[in-house]
Amino acid sequence: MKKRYEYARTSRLLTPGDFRSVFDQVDAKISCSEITLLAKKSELETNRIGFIIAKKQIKTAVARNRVKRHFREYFRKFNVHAQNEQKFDFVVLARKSCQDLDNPKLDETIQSLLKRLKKRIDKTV
RNA sequence: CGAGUUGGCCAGGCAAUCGCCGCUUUUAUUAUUUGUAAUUUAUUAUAAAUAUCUAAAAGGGGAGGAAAGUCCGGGCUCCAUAGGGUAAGGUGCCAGAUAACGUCUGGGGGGUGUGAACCCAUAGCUAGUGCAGCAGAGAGAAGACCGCCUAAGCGUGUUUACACGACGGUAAGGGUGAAAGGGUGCGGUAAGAGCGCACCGCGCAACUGGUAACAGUUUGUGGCAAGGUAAACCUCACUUGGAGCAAAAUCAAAUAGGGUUCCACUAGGCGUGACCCGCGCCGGAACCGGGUAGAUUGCUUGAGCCUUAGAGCGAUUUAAGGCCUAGAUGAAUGAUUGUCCACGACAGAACCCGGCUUACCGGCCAACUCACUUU
Repeated sequence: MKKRYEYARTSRLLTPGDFRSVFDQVDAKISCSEITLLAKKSELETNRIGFIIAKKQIKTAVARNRVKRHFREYFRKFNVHAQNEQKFDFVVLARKSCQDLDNPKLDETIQSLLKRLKKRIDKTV
């Protein structure tokens, strides 16, 4: 199982069309003061994730890169633990306060959001 | 050693594990071509070569001095373009460097600093037009508020004399102002005044030095001023076509309309009309062309970097040798742990260069200046 921690092209949302499909058919929308998470059930074999981090919200490119890279790292590990569960297309929208969090706190935030997502999905099923 | 000036360099290091994006090599897979063998004579097997995709392994590489702001200049691409003029914009001491510049270097002039050095949008207001608060009598061929001067003629005191006054003269003094139309001294005068003279300053011309800007213990000449502002219009000189890599090129599903060839063949459908004739509209296939989504190229070998030597005060340039140093595309260069110290600022490539400007924790090196101490 050497491929465990990969984060390849297939696990990203690539085209504007991919993003639009998530926005148009959201199955769950969960937000806190730092980020908003959109999720759509997917038939594919992997979770896919896309980021929308506006220049208006987070000013410098360095800060935007940091947030994006950290979430990507988190999902890389998350994919391993969620092998046999329902697959989703995710879109992460960052808010202004995102840049004030350090890396461990970003982890906590996204973790709590994913927990809430799971609860909500279970309810609807 | 302290304070400082200028120029250059660095931008946390090391190790382990996991991850991302190119590149190179190898292997596997797939396709095509060729050869050989077998037979079902167009299939199978096998070998070699080439190519692409995917997968794996190994090796090696992977943000900056500002990558930023997008303020200038250039390359590159497309569009426009006979030539000339006008408009509009830009630049503005001189010489040089450069692909080019609003950049850089050297020099002149002015200013700041004890100094090393630094700063200057530094052409023309003796072509024209305009602008200048308050104060002040007057602010641009100026001006009589106080002051100074004067009494020939005039007025008043009746008259000569004398006194006072109006007219008049005066820019030396006071006062106002950022600025009051050269300064000092002597002569001169009613008082004054470049009115005259000397010296200083200034303008013009000559001469000398310098490529030039410009300079001068030089000579002559002019009594000597219509001052400031041109990041005010303007004048003069030089200069500028437009848009940008989402440029542009190639491949190319779809869709609208088009062309050529072949097939079908006057049959059928629809409209007009009560109906017929008539008139109008409507075929199928292949190929070409077209170009949207998408993909690929453009995309990193370049006015490149390093070293040495030569030319030059220098910017820079010439020669030789060496090096290849990110190329992503919803967009890679990251995460965790350990460890060391100075405890890590500003900040992320997006076609590429040359600058400028702005942001910034600090560290190192060189040259120079000032002060102090010591010899």
